[in-house]
Amino acid sequence: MTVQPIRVFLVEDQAMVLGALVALLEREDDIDVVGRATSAEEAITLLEDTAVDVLLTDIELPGESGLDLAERVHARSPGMRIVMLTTFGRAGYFERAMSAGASAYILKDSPASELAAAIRTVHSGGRIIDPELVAASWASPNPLTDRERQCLKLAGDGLSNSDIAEKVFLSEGTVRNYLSSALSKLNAGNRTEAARLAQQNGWI
Amino acid sequence: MTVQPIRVFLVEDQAMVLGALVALLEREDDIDVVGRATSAEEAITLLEDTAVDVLLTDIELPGESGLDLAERVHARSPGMRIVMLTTFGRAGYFERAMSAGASAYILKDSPASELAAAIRTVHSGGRIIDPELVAASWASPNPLTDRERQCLKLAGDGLSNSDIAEKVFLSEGTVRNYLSSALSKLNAGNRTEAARLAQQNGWI
DNA sequence: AAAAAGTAATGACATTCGTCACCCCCAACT
DNA sequence: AGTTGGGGGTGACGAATGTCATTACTTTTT
Repeated sequence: MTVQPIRVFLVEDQAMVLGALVALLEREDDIDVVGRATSAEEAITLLEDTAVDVLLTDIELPGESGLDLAERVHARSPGMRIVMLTTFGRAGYFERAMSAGASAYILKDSPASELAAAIRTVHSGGRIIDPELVAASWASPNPLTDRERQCLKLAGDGLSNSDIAEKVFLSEGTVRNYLSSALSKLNAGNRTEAARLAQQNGWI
Repeated sequence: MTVQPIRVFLVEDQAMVLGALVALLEREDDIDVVGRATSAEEAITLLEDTAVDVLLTDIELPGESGLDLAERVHARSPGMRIVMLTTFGRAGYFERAMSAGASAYILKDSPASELAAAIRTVHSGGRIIDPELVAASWASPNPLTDRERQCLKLAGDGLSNSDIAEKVFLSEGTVRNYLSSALSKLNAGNRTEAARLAQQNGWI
């Protein structure tokens, strides 16, 4: 008996990487790349008249992110399986991906062979959960409050306290306080280091 | 008559992208992927006992960068052609890549088909020069001196002046001076903004 | 009803950062 | 022989940043 190939749609903003991933998946007999896009917006348009089993999308996209795309696709076509592909093992991303209806979350650091394996797994109803990421998301939940996050993000972009104060409608002293508490929570010696740490963990 | 296939060595830190690029190149009859590495250090070791025509390397690598790798390889094996592959069209990178002995400079945003084409071009002695990048590199050459670059990079990582001074064996006052002159060259109000600007232009 | 936690602010203080003037040395031009 | 420019440095000064104590109000939790 012949098996219907799995219909896969690929979203990845870097054209060369996209082409390479297609080449990778086309080596598999049971996988059929039925479409591709380089942005979330393009993907949404194309997905309207394409029958797809598995959507494979990068998280870091220009404009709307892969997480946004996953949310919309999941709402519209709950049956479609979603595999998130990303550069960073950030606990924050992982949490959002899971609540956006993704069935798998794969790092670009993983071996290439895992990609086809993940597609087969989610197509047959399974999930891929990286135990390390779950552990990380357990072990280090975002310790920052909304305001601390907001201020730290702007500080990381090079804004001064007074710039930040103006932008978020707070007094300069208050901004100083939030940053100070963020620094102590992150165990950083200055705003730049704190912003780097928070970014590495997907907290801002 | 049969043609010897072009022997290509691939360096790319993200295992999945590396695997995908291999799949892409293996579809070409006249190209043979004879080795791969995920870091400059690993590449240098493996290249010692591998006969290679073309080295294809990513720029953004953990530890030593692809630019450093290109410099060392070009010094040791001037006959080996080098193709740089990178995410950003940063003029600064392009300049450094060219002076490091690269024959081609390809963006990951380019179509996948350009990769094999570039490999064939450089193997037959040609060069690939993106006119836009040349123009950009003309318009905005790196205004920073070596020391300014060095200090600014560390400042961007969150190190304090005294930390930087210790690391580069300078006095704290000198570090302050270099950073100050870097800030004025980049027209930045503080170190964080300066580091961001420099990074966006590929200057650090 | 009380405790805990987030938001918002002020004032005081020490430290770090950024700027500037000015110094020396040395190599490369012209 | 003299200017220019990068490398390396010092001291001084004001501005920005980071710390801390303290106050006040609100929401959530127990």
